[in-house]
Amino acid sequence: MTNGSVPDGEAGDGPASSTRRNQRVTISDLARRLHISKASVSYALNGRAGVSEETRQRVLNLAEELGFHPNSAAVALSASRTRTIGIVIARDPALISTEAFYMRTLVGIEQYLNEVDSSLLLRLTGEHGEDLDVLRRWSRQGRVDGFILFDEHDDDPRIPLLKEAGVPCVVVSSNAPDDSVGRLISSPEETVTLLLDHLVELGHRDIAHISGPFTFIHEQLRVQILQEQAALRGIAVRHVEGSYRYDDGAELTRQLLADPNPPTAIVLGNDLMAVAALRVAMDLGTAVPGEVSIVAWDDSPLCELARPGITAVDQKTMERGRAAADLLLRIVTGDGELHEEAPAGELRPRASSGPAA
Amino acid sequence: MTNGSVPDGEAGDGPASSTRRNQRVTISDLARRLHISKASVSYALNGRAGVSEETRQRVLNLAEELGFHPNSAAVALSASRTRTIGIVIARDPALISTEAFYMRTLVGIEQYLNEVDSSLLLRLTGEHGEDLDVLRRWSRQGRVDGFILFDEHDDDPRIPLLKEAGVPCVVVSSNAPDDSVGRLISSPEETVTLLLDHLVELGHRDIAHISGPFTFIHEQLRVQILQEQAALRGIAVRHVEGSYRYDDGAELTRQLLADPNPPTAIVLGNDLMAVAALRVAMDLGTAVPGEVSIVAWDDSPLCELARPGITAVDQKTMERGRAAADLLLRIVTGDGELHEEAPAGELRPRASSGPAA
DNA sequence: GCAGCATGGGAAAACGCTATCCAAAACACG
DNA sequence: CGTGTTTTGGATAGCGTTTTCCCATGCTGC
Repeated sequence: MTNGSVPDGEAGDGPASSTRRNQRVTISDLARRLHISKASVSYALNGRAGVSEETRQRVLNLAEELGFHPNSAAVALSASRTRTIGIVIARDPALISTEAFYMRTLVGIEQYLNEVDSSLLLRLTGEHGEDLDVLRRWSRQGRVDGFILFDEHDDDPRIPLLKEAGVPCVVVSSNAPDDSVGRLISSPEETVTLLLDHLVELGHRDIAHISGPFTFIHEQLRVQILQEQAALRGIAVRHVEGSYRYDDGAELTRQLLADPNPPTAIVLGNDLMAVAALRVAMDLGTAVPGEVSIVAWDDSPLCELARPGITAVDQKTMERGRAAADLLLRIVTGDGELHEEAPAGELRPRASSGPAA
Repeated sequence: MTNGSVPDGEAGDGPASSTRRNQRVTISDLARRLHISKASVSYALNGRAGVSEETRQRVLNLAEELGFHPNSAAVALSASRTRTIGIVIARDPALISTEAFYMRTLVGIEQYLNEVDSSLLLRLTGEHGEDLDVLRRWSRQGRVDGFILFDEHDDDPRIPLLKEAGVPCVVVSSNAPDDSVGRLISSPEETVTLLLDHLVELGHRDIAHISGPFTFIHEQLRVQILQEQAALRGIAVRHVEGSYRYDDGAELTRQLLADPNPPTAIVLGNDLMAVAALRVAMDLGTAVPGEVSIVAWDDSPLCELARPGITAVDQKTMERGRAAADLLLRIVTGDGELHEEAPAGELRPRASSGPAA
């Protein structure tokens, strides 16, 4: 585009046009060259009524030829629409890079945003409440049209904050309280059913569950629903709260297996703890899946690459990210429901689970 | 949003002020309430000369009290500075989420951006040249102040594109060609030295190197420098080109080990292929590190969690991300060199490497 | 006591776009 | 051929900042 032949000394063309830092094309340039007004150009470009079809084509052609792209700041300022959504993830950096969950979600979101010519403003913070600052700042600055929120916890302060700021958001959520914010809901029911069906079929009747931290609402729900459904089937589930960390998963597994009456299957809240459990069992000489089966709540490359491979539920992370972005954009533009069901997960049976001892 | 309690009919307050969508505070609000001009407020807020210390304090206090944050679009439009940098990563989504490399880099970048109140516009594309479109679009739209580029390849079209657009960029780079773009340079020399010192000390004299794709400049350099340095020490290095994928790493390792005269150590271009190599060796009954040592070019949780743990070079990914962002921002503000050396890597010896057979 | 000068602060012009309002032109109809 | 209605396109006022260019002050030095 604009090959080397640009005569940069087109003096006497009007004082304003020659000071431009670079050959950035503006709407005024188009208007001037076509001898029409800026307004008409704007109409033509935005597909609005008010210009003849012929004029529209002339504008579109010239815009294409000159490689015109509207200045995003000007559009944002004028239309108060940024075509940008914000994501603020507050987790320990070490964990954030270990879990592929976030990256896969981002990929899904990005795929969608790409299609609708929007983009993603990302912030990875530690966990000391900086995330609230960022949300507040970006809201006040009008930097984004909306947010996608992960890892909801009890009385999550982010939700009232954004409600008050009047900035839309979608919570990637496990339940649907009636609090008038967008929610992409993936209830644990489904995953619990997948896991229990699988384990019951293999004959397990004594299961342990090492969950993630209870501060997360989804972990509370997972525990609760797992207990309920197990009770319905007459199965015992003992629960321990973990931290998602490798060390923690290892230690808790060690304790469980040291029990005189150990469980025949362990459900782990994430992939890292599942790998830890697997290692501990093998180190202790406990056969997997011979003496204890290991299953993970959320699939990942780690589960796939472990040896034996770890049975896990593929939560369709990318699809969910995509759905969340889609929902948010529909909320921003005003049409559409606030709530939506996430796509269903799917069991990936691997070698770490087998018939009960 | 806009909960029911907003009195949307506060008529008679002046025609302009009542149409504001939300209680967003602007510079005019501050000016009005302090009975000074917008210009003075702007001066005060930006720490520029032109207002008395007393006025400045009054402005700052009120801004704090009202929770004022300047509208980012307006600032961008007026000052043509967005306080945003762009990153466009073009890799197969499956790979992108498997490799923690990018996520760790992003974390490092983010830490820095956080401190200087800037932010990150992210785009993850597939690998079909969409990345060029995004770079072009964001440049023309004035959406970012600059870019950080990864995975440079031969005659990389992104560099001339950005040069022509006049948008600064920093290439996370392996060498320093004189092409007047920003570069954070981490030459493979150092890693090669670390790896060779380690292997030579263990007595290895016949090494294989399964690299990543040759399209990447850093892979070309790795191979070249590894060959050179090995030659200096009188060591044989056979090289094969891999794809970074698990399957590929597995297959190539199988071939190497099937050789009547197999290498005593294998260097793998990334963590995934290293894990694959480890698995294949174990499956074939080849002792690791007894019969073959496995080392990886770049450390990751995968290397750490593998059993045996895989010896790798910690490339200080987070620190490098941070340094790249720092460099870019200095280039954007005009002061500072174009080139900078990345922080040095460090060997993480683990159980996968041992004395040569 | 007055010219000369910093200095604090105001008015207004950008920045590039969208959107509202109007005038002119084009067309219909009786 | 005049009136009324619809198209088409032009002016222009924002959007919320920054920045330039002034004009008042109050102060210095003589």
